Amino acid sequence: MSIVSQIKPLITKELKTLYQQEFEESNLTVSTTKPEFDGDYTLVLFSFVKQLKKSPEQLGNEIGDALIKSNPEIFTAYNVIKGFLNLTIADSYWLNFLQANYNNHQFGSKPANAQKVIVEYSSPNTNKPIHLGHLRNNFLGWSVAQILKESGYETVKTCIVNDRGIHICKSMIAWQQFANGATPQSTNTKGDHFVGDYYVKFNDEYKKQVEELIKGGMKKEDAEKEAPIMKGTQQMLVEWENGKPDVIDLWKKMNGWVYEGFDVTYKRIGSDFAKMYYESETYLPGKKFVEEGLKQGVFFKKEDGSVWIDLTAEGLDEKLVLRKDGTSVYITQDLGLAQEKYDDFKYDESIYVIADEQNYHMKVLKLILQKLSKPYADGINHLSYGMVELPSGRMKSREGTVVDADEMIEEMVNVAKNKTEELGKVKDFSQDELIELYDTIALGALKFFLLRVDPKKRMIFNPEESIDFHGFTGPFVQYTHARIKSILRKEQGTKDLPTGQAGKAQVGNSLLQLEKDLIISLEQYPTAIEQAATEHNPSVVAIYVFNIAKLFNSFYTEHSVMNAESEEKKHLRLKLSEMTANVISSGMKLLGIRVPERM
RNA sequence: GGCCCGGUAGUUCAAUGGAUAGAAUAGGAGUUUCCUAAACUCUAGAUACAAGUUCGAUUCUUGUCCGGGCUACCA
Repeated sequence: MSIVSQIKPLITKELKTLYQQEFEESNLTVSTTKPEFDGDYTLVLFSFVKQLKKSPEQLGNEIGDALIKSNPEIFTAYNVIKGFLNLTIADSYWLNFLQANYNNHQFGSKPANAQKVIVEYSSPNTNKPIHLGHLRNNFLGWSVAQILKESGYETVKTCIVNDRGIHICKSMIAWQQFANGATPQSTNTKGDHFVGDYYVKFNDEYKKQVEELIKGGMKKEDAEKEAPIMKGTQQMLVEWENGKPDVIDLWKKMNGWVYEGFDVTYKRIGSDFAKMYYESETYLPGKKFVEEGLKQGVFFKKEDGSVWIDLTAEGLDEKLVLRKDGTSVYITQDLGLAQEKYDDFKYDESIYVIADEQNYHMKVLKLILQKLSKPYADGINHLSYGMVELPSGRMKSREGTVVDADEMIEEMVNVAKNKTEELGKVKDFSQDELIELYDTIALGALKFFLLRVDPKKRMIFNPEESIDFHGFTGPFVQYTHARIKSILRKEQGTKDLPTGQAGKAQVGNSLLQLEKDLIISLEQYPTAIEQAATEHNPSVVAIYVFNIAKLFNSFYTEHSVMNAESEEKKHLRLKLSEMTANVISSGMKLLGIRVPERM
């Protein structure tokens, strides 16, 4: 149990005995004391002032006295400044904590809570190679699932592959017209890039044809409809839906190339899924919902045969759920998929990692399922994240203005390689070890960069400035870990810390400020995970892990571990170092980032 | 037009309604007989604007200005 959650009941208890009044623990504000004041944790007193009709100073003194008197093993001192009661926690408390947890690899993880949560993420489109925006999605989804798992949830990762539709036909028709039978093998191109190139080619050709038609005197809107390549694409979609064998074959062949390419990238970035769903298989079942909704009177049919839901009472619009020709739209498919996922996994909560441009869509999806009284409707949760933009604006696959994931990773690997060689600290590494190290650093930098920001905020990435390896970055944290490991390699095994009053003298008169800061910070790790889990926000972990690395580096510069003032101090610091390394390692793992032993 | 987000140092990001708004980078000045200088220390620099609620507002409310998204019988 965290120190804060131990302190709060003690305070409410004292308040009750002192003033005969009940206070909710949730109304107490207890936070770490600002560095410029004495103390470890601070209670804000203002909220009681009115209710108890006493001055903050008097209140602070009375509460402080009472706390120390009844809990001398926890509180050793206090001071009141303005409306703040600063409490000092006993060194022995911190030492006991360190002794109990320095080697605890489960620190921060919670026992199973019998809740199942399903995380749908990645969800690629089979004619677009993975770009930086998709990476944010992949890293977020993976990390949130991992954080929830650490918090005791059973987690299931899934993926819906957008493998059908008019856009897919675009790359198919471009391949037919321009490829002359070329394949990824014949051109030595990664499959997803190969297909993506034809998607871009389609758009180039389409633009050209439209311009020609306009030059020939046609209106723009008409030209866009009449361009031969577009008409061919629409024809192809009809043929696909009718199951025309050679279209289906081509579709399978090209999707196959894409999946081969995706597999390589997924493996590299560590994305994995318990189950893949394919839209080509889920786009029909949603129609059952339409009948069901009509029967329940949740949906209504217009004269032309199209089916709608009226959400104006909820402040939204009327929304189409089935076209007049009876074919399903995006939301119809999602209704079907939600049901299918529930049938498969019986989840308590279903998280969708989808960009914020779909906020409205997801709101509608949840609302419809609620109106249909689906048991899983309330558990639907949209993890909405902001787009990754370039300084010039949004990335567009169609226009080829994207930061390609594979290229980005390669670039980061090169930076890692150059820097490592320049520093020359691992000259004895084998080729395999070097490759693994470059990969660890490169992906660490990339993942940290994308995860350190609050998901819901959009972020701008400037390709001109490659991702830094200094400061608030993955490599900084990794470096700190390597540094600690280097110390730990020098000393095998540590002695137990002396506890109690007698032992306190042996460790030194008291903990030094940086030692204590580090322990306090380590103690907060489970709280950070908890916050990250409830908020579905990995940046909480990233920020935490960075702060503790930074703190350790200050400590490291200021105090020697191996040449400590005494044997006891040395072992105290070894434990402090070991626990810091463990917490860094497990925190980074929650972000999907490995930490090296040396770098 | 309507609806939904966002606006914090030059830049990229923090801050359960609480103390003098934190970091990182870029800028300036330093640190290596001693555990990894991918580090550390010091320095300078910001809440778009205006009201309101409050003992206290970056945080809550309203308005203005700016940016983005959605508002498809596309997905």
